[in-house]
Amino acid sequence: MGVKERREREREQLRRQILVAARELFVNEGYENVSMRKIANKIEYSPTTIYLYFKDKADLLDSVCQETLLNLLNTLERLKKDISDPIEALRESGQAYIEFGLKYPQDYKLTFVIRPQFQKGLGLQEGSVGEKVFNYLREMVSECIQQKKFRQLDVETTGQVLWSAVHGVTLLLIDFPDFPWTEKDELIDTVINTTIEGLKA
Amino acid sequence: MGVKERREREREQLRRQILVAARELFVNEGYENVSMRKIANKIEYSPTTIYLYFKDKADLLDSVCQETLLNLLNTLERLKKDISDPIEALRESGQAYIEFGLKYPQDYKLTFVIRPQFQKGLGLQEGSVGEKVFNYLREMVSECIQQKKFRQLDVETTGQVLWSAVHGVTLLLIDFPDFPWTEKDELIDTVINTTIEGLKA
DNA sequence: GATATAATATTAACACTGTTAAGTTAAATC
DNA sequence: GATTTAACTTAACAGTGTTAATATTATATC
Repeated sequence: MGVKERREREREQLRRQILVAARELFVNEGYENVSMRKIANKIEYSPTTIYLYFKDKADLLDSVCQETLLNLLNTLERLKKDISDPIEALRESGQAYIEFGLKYPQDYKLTFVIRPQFQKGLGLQEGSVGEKVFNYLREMVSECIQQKKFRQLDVETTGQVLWSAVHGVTLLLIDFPDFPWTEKDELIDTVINTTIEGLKA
Repeated sequence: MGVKERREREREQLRRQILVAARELFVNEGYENVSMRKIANKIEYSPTTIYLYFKDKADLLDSVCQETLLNLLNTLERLKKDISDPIEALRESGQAYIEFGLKYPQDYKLTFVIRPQFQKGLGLQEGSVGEKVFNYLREMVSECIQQKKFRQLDVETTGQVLWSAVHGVTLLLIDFPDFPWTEKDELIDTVINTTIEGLKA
């Protein structure tokens, strides 16, 4: 009676196929410039088939972004954090976060800038991947504060300050590639160091 | 022989009318959801008239953003900066920058996030308003470094670190209004203080 | 094996979109 | 008053997201 299972599997396969095609097009041509028909052409199905798997274009974007968040989470969790030096761990995580954003700039923008415009309902609600990413940050920050490496600020506030810094520099580097930035790696280093130093004082 | 002048004036008037209508619609409904026809309806002209004043929709967006940058510049320059305490001046400018972004969130996003997607050519080239805004920041930072209030870092790098911080927190607050942020003003204060402290150390 | 049933995919259509080319109107110059 | 010039509009093109109705398939039942 493996028929239902096989069907389920095939369904999932096509769903993935759509997602892969959509991501590739979104990333290469920009969300606005990608039509449902283009995606459909790429996977050799009729446009309306997509609607059997995703509610609408925004839902498709949402799913692509969920995957991106999962990739980000995996990238961060792959770092072996050394609890004995939580500040160093935080520094490396910050680096990895920014690197991720610059490695997949379009994915990053889709997730953290474009999607919020379409999906007002955020994507950081309980149990979501987005929340897990932020929890990851929370834990590291918490360790820094507990070990008195940081000023005795609220964990939430401290985390949000760090997020602001890395998010800011990531987006600026993505959005204004022609700006006369300081050498990229130096700028990233300085942003992270400055913020960490500021949180110690 | 004031005919030419009057015509010129009328032309400029309609141009402004278009800009005002476009900004209002962009801000209230989002760039993507505003059609040329909607703008045309608002000013009671045919859609194609707009093309006599602006090259295309992206150009219209560009002009709206130029105005926004001018508003930002004026807001910043209205602050009477006290050179004798450059750090305090910097702090106030940072506050004003973020406040501006939160007061006109859609304008801010249009200028610093949406436009770069359409106008690859930046908007910070020589003599531009965008450059003037950044020069404003440069001057204040330069003063802080010269008076040895800041670590002896490159002026450019220091400025870019500050911009990253304020840009980051502004966008996060705009894009994720449902996130459990620390009380807004406290967060803003902490971001600015942390960055400034980090630049001292 | 024929038939009913469900799942899946497609066609055709609607009301939009940005933009261009051609046509119209009104004003200023001669 | 005729002609040039500027301003504006109409009509059209190729494309958009999305829905409803239709067709096609593959499975389950008899």
